[in-house]
Amino acid sequence: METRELRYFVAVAEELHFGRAARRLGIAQPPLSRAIRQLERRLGVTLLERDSRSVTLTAAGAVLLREGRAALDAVEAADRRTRRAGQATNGDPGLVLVTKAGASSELLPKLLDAYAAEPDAVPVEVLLCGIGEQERLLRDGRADVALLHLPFDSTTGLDTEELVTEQQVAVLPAGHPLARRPHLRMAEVETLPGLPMPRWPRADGSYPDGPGPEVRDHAQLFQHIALGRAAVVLPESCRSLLLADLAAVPVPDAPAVTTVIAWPPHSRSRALAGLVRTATRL
Amino acid sequence: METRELRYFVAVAEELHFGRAARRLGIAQPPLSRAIRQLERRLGVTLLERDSRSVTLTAAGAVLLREGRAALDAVEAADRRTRRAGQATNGDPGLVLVTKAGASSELLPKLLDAYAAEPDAVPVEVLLCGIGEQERLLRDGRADVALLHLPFDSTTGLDTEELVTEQQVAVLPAGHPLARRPHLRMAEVETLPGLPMPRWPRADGSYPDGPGPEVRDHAQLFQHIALGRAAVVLPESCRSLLLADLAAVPVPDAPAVTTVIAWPPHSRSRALAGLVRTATRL
DNA sequence: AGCGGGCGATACCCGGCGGGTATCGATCCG
DNA sequence: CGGATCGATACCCGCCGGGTATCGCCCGCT
Repeated sequence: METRELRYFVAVAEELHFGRAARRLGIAQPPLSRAIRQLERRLGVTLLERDSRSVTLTAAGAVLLREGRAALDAVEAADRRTRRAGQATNGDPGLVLVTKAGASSELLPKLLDAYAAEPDAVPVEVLLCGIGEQERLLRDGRADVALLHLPFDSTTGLDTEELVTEQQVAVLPAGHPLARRPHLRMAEVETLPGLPMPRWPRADGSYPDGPGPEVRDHAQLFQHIALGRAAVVLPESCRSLLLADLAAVPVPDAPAVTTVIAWPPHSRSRALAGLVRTATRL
Repeated sequence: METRELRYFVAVAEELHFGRAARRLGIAQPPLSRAIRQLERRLGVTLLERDSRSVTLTAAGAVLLREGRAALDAVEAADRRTRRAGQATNGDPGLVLVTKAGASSELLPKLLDAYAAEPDAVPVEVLLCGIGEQERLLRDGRADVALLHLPFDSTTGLDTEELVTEQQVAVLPAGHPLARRPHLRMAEVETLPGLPMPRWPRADGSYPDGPGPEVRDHAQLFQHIALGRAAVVLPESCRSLLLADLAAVPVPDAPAVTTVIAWPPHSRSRALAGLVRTATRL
C-alpha cells in the first residue's frame, strides 16, 4: 500500500464525496475513483458504499481511515525528522519542545536553563500551541517532546515521566468578596453569580455553548476576569502570570494537576534522553 | 514520501550494500541507486555516505531508518487490520490476542471464558509468540491486544491496564536439596552449583553466552530442569504447568511480576474495549 | 606496478501506470 | 419530464519505475 493511495482514501473518507476530495487533492475526479477502486481490489475489501447519491464508509473503511491517518502521521514524522536531522550540519539536530501557551510558566524556564547547562546540551526550540494539539505535533514529527498536564491532556501512545504535581487555585477579580477567603470549593467556583467559567476552543476551532466568554489564551482570559466577566480554576503556578487586579484562592477539592514530559516512544534520541533526565532531576 | 521509497531505503540502510539490498527487494541495483538518490534530493539531505567500497549511514540516515521502520509498521498495520475488518462479513472482525507461549497459563483461560460470556463478545484468536515479539506484532497489525509481563516486557507506546501481580518462584528438580526449603534468595538461585539459569533467544534468534542450556519454550526448559541441568525463576502461576518431578520454591526477593493487558493506543475498537473491561474486572 | 574483480553511478530504452478530458448512467429535484 | 449532480467508464498521453549495458573507482592479489 502506497502513501499516495492512503492520502487519497483518507481524503475521500473525510469528505465522503469524490468530487470534493479530488479538488482537495488537486487532481481530477476520475483518477481518484480509479485509485480507490484499485485499492479496494488490492485489499480485497469494500471500503466505501457508493449510492450514486451519497458515499458512506463500510466497517473496513472506518478501520482504514483510523489506521491510515496514524500511518500517514508516521510517514510525515519520518520525513520531517529526517529533514531536521539533515539540516543540522553540526550533527545535533536540536530538539523541538511543545507546550500549551501560558502553561508551565515557572517550570519551563527552569528546565531550559538547567538543560542548557548540561555538557552535551543541544539547542531547544520552544513551540507554543493550543489546547490538545501537543499529541498531534509529537506524532507527526513537528515536535520531539512536550510538557503535558494531567488529567487534561491525553498521554496515550506516548512515553512520559512525571515532573511536578500542584494544586489548583481559583482566579477571581481582586475586589470580589470571595477573593479574601482562605480557600474555595469547586462547587462554589462553578456557580459564582455573574462570573461564569470561560469557554476554550475545541480541536476544530469551534466553541462549546455556555454563558462564559470565548477565550483563546491566558491574556484574553485574565482580561475577562479583571473586567469581572469570568472566573477560572487553574494550576497554582499560574500565579506568576497574574495581573495586579486579580486574586488567586486555593481550591483544595479541584483535581491536582501533574505536569509530565512526554515523547513518542520510538524516537528516544541521545539529546532527548538528556533533556528528560534533566527534567526529572529538577 | 512513498512507502516504496521507505522500503528501499530501509533495505539499503540495513544491508549497507546496494547490491544485496536490491536482491532482497527483487529489483536490479541501478533503479535502487537512483531511487535512493532521488529520495535524498527530495528530502534535501544526505542519507548515506558512499565510499565506493563501503556504505555508511549519516546521522540523518539513522533517523530515517528508525522513523521509517515505525512508519512502515504503521502502514503494514493499516493494511492488515483493514483486510481483517473486511473479511469478517458479519461486521465484527474478531480480536487477535498475543502472549508469550507458556505464560499466563492461569489467567488466559479465565479471561477468554469471562469475555466469551459477555453479551457482545467477538471471537478471540490466540497467538503464541516468543520473548519480546509482542510489541512488534501489535505495532504491525498482526495482533490487536497482548498480555505482557512487567518488568520483562516493554510497554512503550502502548496503552495498558494492570491485571495481576504475583511473586516469583524458583523451579528446581524435585530431588534437589534446596527444593524443601520454604523460600530462597535470588543470590542462592543464581549460583546453584551445576544448575545454571537457561539462556533464551534474543530478538535476532541468537543466544547470549553463558553456562546454561539454550531453551526456546517452557517444555524444553522444564525438561532441562527435570534432567538436573538447569534452574529458573518464574512467576508463581507457572506452578500449574509443572511436571511431577519439579519443585517450586518461593523467592521473595525476586522482582514481582505484573501481568498487563496492552494495545496500540489508536486502535481502541468497541470489541477491544469490551475485552479490556472484562480483563480488569477479573 | 599491473591487473582483475567488486561495487556504485551513469546512460539509455521500454512498458505500465497515474493523470487528464470527454462522456455515460443513475438518481434526485423542481 | 428536463436539468443538475455525481460517480463510473472510455480513451489518450507523458512520466517514471524498472531493466540491461557499461563506466569509473578502488582495493587486493601476485
